[in-house]
Amino acid sequence: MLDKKEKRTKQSVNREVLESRILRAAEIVFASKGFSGSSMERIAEIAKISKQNLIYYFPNKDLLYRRVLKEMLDIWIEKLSFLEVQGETPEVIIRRYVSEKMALSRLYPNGSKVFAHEIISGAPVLKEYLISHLKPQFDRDVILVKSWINKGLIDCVDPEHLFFTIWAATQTYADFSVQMEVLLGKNTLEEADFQRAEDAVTEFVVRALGAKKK
Amino acid sequence: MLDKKEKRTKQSVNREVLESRILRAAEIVFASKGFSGSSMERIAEIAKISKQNLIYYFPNKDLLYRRVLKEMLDIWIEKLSFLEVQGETPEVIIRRYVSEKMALSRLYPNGSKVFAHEIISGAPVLKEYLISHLKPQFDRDVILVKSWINKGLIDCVDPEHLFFTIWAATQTYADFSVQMEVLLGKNTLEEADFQRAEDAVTEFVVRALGAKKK
DNA sequence: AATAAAATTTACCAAAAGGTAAAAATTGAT
DNA sequence: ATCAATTTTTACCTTTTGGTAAATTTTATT
Repeated sequence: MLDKKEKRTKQSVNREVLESRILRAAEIVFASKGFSGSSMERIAEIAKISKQNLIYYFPNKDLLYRRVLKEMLDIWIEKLSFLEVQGETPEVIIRRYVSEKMALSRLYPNGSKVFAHEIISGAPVLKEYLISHLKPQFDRDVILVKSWINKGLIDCVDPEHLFFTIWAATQTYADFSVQMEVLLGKNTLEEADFQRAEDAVTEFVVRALGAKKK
Repeated sequence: MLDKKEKRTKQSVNREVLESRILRAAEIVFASKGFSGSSMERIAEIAKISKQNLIYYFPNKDLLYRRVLKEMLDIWIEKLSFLEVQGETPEVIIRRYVSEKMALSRLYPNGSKVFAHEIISGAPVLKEYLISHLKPQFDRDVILVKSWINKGLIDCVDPEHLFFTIWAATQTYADFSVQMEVLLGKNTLEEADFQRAEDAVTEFVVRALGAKKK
């Protein structure tokens, strides 16, 4: 095998398909029960393979769990760099940030719930990651917001807690969706609900920053 | 036994003490692992009794879980009626509401986490409760906020999503405390952190409503 | 067609978990 | 002191669970 990229035989394609089916199944189960409450048997059932076959692809539960978390974090990291595009106003950057965070709740509710279970449980697996990856990025973003304040571009707000509030307000549409469905009297949150939610949250944040109304 | 209230013998007092010790232990374990992930053995261990003795007091795990949830909900219901005191402005009411919700996160982080696990897991136990108790109260509160808008007391905001954001922004200080500790570089959230958080969240909400700054 | 590699199934297993049943110990009331 | 009620411990039991090991079947390569 001299090729870097492996040959895409029928077998290897099937493998990929099956692996991602397993990961989706695992995501569903972990989202519903957290790590300790989930069983390999149940994951296999949802992936429509035998437990032993599941173990063939992911030799243990821990590994599978970490893969599910990693998949989600990779997406978040990619979509959630709070990068400053030249010439953009804070308001534009913040609006995009809220919008993208909300899109993640809408598109990856299960991954989001897995993450939530993990953090609520004390982040036994992710703590190191939070320290090594999230904190540095957070510190940079806080500094950026502070610079906006110093330049008078936005009102004086608490930068750390601004982020906490944005995260909470957007993530809640994935994690607590059942509660909202009940309160809004719907079976599932639809596209329109997410749009209203995004508008509402965006407006709250923009007002908090003292930017003018849209 | 003609007396309605039972005699407070040494035994009955001990029983109460032990029961509440068990409930606190259960809260800790359920908060950390959710229902399915928690074991009676572990709860007994933390309550410092044997598993069999735990089962003597709470004959099964389901019952114990429901008791823990009920305890938390009773507190919430009591503290979180969004009642309109005569002559109070919306701003005062909202400030108190945020303040009390934040106090619950500070004072009952474990109960809050148990609730979060339950909702994220699809509210298998609490769904009925949400429908029968929370929704009616929510509907009333939404109507109240709408009336404020109609009277021009606050700006035009989305009442439903206003509540969702307030809940999320306050609850996150209980549920995601580990993440914040990492990001703020602290071992635990202290009184001062909660005070800052409360000020920040309150300010966000008050601004969103278009009330004047404090 | 034959052989190697990959995928799936079958057969088990030890530990953990939720409980039941009953014996033993402790406490309360007379 | 005695007897009943309560509490705690001891002994088990069944089901679930994560995982090993090996046999079997399917697929790819020559």
